[in-house]
Amino acid sequence: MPNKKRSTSQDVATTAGVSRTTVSFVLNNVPSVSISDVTRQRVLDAARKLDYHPNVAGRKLVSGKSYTIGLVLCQSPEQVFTDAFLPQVMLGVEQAALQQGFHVLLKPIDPNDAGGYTGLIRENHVDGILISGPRQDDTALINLHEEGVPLMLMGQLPQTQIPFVDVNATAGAEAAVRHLIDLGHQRIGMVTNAPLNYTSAQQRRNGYLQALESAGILVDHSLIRDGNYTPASGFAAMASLLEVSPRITAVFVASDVVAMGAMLAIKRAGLRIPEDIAIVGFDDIPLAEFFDPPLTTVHLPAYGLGWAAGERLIRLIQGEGLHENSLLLESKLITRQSSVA
Amino acid sequence: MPNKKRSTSQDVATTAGVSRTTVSFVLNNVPSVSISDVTRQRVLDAARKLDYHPNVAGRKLVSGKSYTIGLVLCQSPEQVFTDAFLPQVMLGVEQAALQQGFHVLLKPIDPNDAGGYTGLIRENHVDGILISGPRQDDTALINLHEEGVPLMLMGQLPQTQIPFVDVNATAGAEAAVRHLIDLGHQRIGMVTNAPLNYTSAQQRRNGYLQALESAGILVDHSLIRDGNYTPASGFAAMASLLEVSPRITAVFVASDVVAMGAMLAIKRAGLRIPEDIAIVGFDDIPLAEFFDPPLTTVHLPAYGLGWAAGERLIRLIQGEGLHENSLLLESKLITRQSSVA
DNA sequence: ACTGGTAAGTAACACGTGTTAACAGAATCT
DNA sequence: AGATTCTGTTAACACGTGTTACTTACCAGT
Repeated sequence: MPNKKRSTSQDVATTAGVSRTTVSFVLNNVPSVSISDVTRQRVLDAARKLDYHPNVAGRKLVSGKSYTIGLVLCQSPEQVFTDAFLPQVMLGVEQAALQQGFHVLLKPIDPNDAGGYTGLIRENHVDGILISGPRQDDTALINLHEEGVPLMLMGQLPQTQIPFVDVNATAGAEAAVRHLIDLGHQRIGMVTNAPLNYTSAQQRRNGYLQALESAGILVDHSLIRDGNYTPASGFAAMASLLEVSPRITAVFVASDVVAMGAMLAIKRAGLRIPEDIAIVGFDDIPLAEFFDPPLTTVHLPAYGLGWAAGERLIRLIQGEGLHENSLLLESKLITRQSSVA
Repeated sequence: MPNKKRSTSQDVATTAGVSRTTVSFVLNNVPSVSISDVTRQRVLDAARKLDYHPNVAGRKLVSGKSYTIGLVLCQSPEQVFTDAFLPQVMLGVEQAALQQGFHVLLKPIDPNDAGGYTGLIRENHVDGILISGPRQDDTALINLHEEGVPLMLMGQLPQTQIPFVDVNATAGAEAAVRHLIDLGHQRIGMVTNAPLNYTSAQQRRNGYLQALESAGILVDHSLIRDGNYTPASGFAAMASLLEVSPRITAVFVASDVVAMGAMLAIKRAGLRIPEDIAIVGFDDIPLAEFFDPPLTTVHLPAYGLGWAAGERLIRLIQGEGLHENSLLLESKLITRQSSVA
């Protein structure tokens, strides 16, 4: 072990024969002071020779910045388990952070102990917080926002002014259902992706409702079932839907994972896809293309969502301000064989 | 905004009418000093009243500990996208960390710029590093280990002494193939989950080979194809396998996601599962139960893997030492209809 | 009454960094 | 020549915390 102890800026200073202040100026490229080229080079050489890395704790203490953002996942563990969407989002966040020299602290919290993340900001662990799947009744969140803490949501909280990035899921769902209507379907069922206290579930259901209304089709609430992120819930919901008479000819399932279970239920009932029941999903998980038959679904820019959220949060932290408070990303219908033969 | 500035331990001290030292003693429950109950209570009241949270930067600076572990993901982005396994692992890590009062810093790195994580430890950002999917040629890793940095691998690096937690994938794969042999199959193909420079791919293939040898079946290397995490690779590999004559009657696919593509290829060829081709997967992703037909596969304790790795790394950081350097978790064969009708 | 010991509390230092204000010396201007 | 600016560098402070060494005050033992 050559250097058991990590070297400090003082070590660099003595090695280079200058003061610690000069070291700091050189290494941080402070523009307001001028350093002669010869000393600058001596400092850089010494730093490289000692393998100097500034201690983040000291830097954080004096600057008040931690160059870290907290990624808070409000989803329930059961949802995290089945959400094929999440890794892509996280990767996007990470890449955006990396580009600005930020780190990402991961913090999954139990949805019913909301506010479990306030410690992160109070202890100065992070400079800002990115919330995935915010809950409506999360008062701690509103408090933080009023205190001026940099916040960014993935998903919306309509009654607040907290900046957010979201996918235009309503439009996506509407396009999905319109697609079914254009194919001639009139009795179209729906399975939600989650209970309706999640805004994402509300948005997708609203798209379904709007598409029907625009087409002048009367909404029949007995054709709507609730899913809960799992394929098992999709299986149960679909089995129940198939008992309604007269039978539906198409179904919109607001999650590919849930749709997987629904498809199995349809097959178990001895029905063909899409001839007897057409089905459209939502999310476009990587597996959707390999369902049997391949699933028509709505593609969400998962990576882009995470990237935009991370980038905007950091801009907020840097005090640069956002041109617009919110950002809606477009989704896109991907037509495959589960809706058209 | 009531208290724009965060309160410090000095604020608590003056409010309680004691010295800052006393505040520190009370709040940290230092056992070696004695504090009268009345002062102790006054400090606690003041802290609560001021909503005091100790600044982690100051604490980290003096103690040298950051109470944070780095979770480094070496997988390629393409793998992260399709890996349904990852969220469960991360959740396990997080829960283990939480229980010990640790935080988790997420750090996906590009596999070919290995060592991109050394900064985390040099800058004192984290106390230890947890590596998911270590690469064989990662010299930076070995350097860190020799420096005495607390490390824990998820997966193994056989030629080193770095402590690790892994799933006994070889045994799992062997059980999967033995299951097929027990059903009477003799010509059994295999599709790997990844290229063979990943140790996880090697382990699973070795299990396949061992099962065949134990049963006295001659290994035919023309029945082995490489996958690369994606269902598309499974589709292609399976299509190619089906052209071999005489046709195989069963296949072991070392990843459920890859198996999904393989199943589609089998169906497209007009063959039935399991009557014409029996198939066994690996991983037991949540969707596997809802494949058509439901997939026989090897269940991996993903959550447990993350939990054990996190718990053991933290124990290492605390200097408690491990009873054994490594830990192998058992996998378990789950029989469903893709192998037996 | 003196010694020794314990309980209760504090002053002072250390951790490693960023930054302000000041200081010599050289160059430029009036 | 004296006054002023600019260049290069540094001493000193601040950030918020944990911890060691030190002071009191009090009580028991001879």
